[in-house]
Amino acid sequence: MTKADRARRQKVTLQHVADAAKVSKATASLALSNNPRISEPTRQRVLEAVEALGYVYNQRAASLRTQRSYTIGLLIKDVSNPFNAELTSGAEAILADHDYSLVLATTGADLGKQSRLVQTMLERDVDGLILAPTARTETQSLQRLLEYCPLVLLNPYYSALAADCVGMDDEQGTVQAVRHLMQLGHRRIAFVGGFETDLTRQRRLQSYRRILQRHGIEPDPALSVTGPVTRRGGFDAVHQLLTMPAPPSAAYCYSDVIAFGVMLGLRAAGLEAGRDFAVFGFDDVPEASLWHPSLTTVSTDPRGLGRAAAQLMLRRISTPDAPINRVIMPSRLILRDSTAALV
Amino acid sequence: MTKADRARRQKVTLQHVADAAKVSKATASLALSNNPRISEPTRQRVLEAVEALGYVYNQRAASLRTQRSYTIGLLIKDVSNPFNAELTSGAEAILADHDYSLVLATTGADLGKQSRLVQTMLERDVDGLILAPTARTETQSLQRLLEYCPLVLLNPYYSALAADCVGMDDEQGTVQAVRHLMQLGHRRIAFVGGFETDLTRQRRLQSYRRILQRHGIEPDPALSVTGPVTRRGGFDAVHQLLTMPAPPSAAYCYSDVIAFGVMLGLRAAGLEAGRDFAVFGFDDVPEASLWHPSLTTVSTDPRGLGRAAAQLMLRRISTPDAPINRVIMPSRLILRDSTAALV
DNA sequence: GACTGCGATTAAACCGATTCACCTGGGAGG
DNA sequence: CCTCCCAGGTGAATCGGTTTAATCGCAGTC
Repeated sequence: MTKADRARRQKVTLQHVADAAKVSKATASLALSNNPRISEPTRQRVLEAVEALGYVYNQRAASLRTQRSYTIGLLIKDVSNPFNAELTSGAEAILADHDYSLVLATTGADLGKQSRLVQTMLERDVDGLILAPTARTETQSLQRLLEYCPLVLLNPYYSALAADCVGMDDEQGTVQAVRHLMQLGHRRIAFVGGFETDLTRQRRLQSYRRILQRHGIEPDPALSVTGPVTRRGGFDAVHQLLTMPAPPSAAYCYSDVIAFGVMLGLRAAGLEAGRDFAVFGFDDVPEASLWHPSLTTVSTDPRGLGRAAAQLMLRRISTPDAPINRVIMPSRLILRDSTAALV
Repeated sequence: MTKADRARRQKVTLQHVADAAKVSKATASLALSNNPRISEPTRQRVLEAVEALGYVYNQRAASLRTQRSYTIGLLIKDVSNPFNAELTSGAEAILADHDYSLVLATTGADLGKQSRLVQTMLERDVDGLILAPTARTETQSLQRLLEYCPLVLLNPYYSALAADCVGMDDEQGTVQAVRHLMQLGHRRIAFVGGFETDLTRQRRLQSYRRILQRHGIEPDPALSVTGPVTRRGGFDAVHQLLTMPAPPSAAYCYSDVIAFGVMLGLRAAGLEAGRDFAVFGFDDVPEASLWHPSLTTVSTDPRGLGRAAAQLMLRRISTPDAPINRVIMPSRLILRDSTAALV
């Protein structure tokens, strides 16, 4: 019987290894975990048997007993978005370094799908869940989840919850960005993109209003326009803004993707970002530097965010009773050509 | 004792549910799987107990018995690359539709890390593995892997292997691209980027040479330059090409990312892609249309590739003895501005 | 020679489900 | 009235490991 046949018909188990090494299953198990109670010659015999039979350890069976699956779930909206791809990459790297596997699932911003996937993750018995809650996720449902497994939120706005979280400093980034636009002389600054239900957007919008007021500018509600977080969303918003009686001269966008749409919309209207109009993005996705003109934006280090989330999770698992940790990553401005325009 | 306490101390198991519903564990199990042997009133009692106790099904324990984990591993080089992010997204969507979870791991093009991660995946007892083999992966090691679990390769060049695979039509794409450049009048066409060990690159390089020869042009070895698949790689290659005695007038690049670097390198040398030099990419990543000038490229539908891989895997699992399936996705040219230049 | 101490090994319980084979009570059929 | 059958349930084995408590063999002590 070849290895192939055996694999197909019947997996090699620890019992087979034990038999081959002429020891008990218990000894084989201890030998493989380098337990000092097992003598060196015996351990060698076991290792030889493993090699000879092509045994593969079954983590799943082990975890039934040890109650540890060495698996972390990551639930985000969508991996194909570069921000999330970077975040995923950062988290995966840290987890892999600590011998954890990453189970990835995407909600597509669908609340129902999110709760179904959370359920699946719990059934898969993940050791922890890193979650970017979709809009309208209730604090209460997260509270319940928290009772079932360690949780790290990719969103710092559920402050009522005793959960670890990581997020970026929306407030600081927004203040810096809007202030920069005002220093360039802009007075009518639009806030573009995202939907009202989005907590992150609410936070940024609030900061945007506050900093305008602090500089004696009363925010014009007509200048904050909502829309999907896509290029199309930005494109359409620009159209709406430019047909106003008193159009803005600058736009602070909810994300880089929207900013790209805004720049395309400007071009369609015969205007050029950085020359006729100032455009500010958020995220600093890799394309931001490649656009023409290159996009001024708030940098948020998504990879660092993913890494931080993974680290928080590992800490929570190793020290369940550690105090709650809320990590706010500083954001910084990346000044490029799209805001070259003075008024 | 609240649910929280119970979860923290001791998980609710099927046995608890059975006790609460005053039935046996066997009955509870059958009730939850909607087995018709169980009467409706009894099933209701079980469901109520589940609700009351906050029971979560343990897929891990179940899979020990059923020998099915409903988990598929995906092993790629790097998720943050937009091509792979799209691919991952496509695969995840299909798998989630069929109640499979995706375990993601990235090799970073490191052969040693790849084999360690493959081992981990086997230990996690995945039902199947979707693998993008890194350069220098030996047929033999894949052959061995094939004996342990269903495998779908994201690479069509291990034809000696009886494994399902998906890939894009490099040959067709290359022929079309190079032919297009020749039709524009280019005679000295460089082949830029990637390393010799990369099988995909070898294939494209071969096709590139053949199509040139078929049109009476002897390929100049000095015009095919290797380098990392990064912008930097393209940037440096251009420098090398332009300082040749007889520089090329066009470049067919191994990937879009390299093409971006080439365009940056041209600009640094005072040349503009599409005006002074023709640049052809491969992949059609989202940024390709955003560059200035926009990038002519070979489109390969990475999301479709991921979907196809997932579908192949599901088929293989449901029908282990089905004939081997090799899916080659057609590629098509996306003509944009970077090849506007005539000679 | 009996007893103690100790290092090496092992039997058996356990984790949380699934599933097979068997059991039971009551209605149909003869 | 006795069988037989069947719907509805259940006991116990099982999956592949880990872990605890017990056992074994042997050298050293008195």
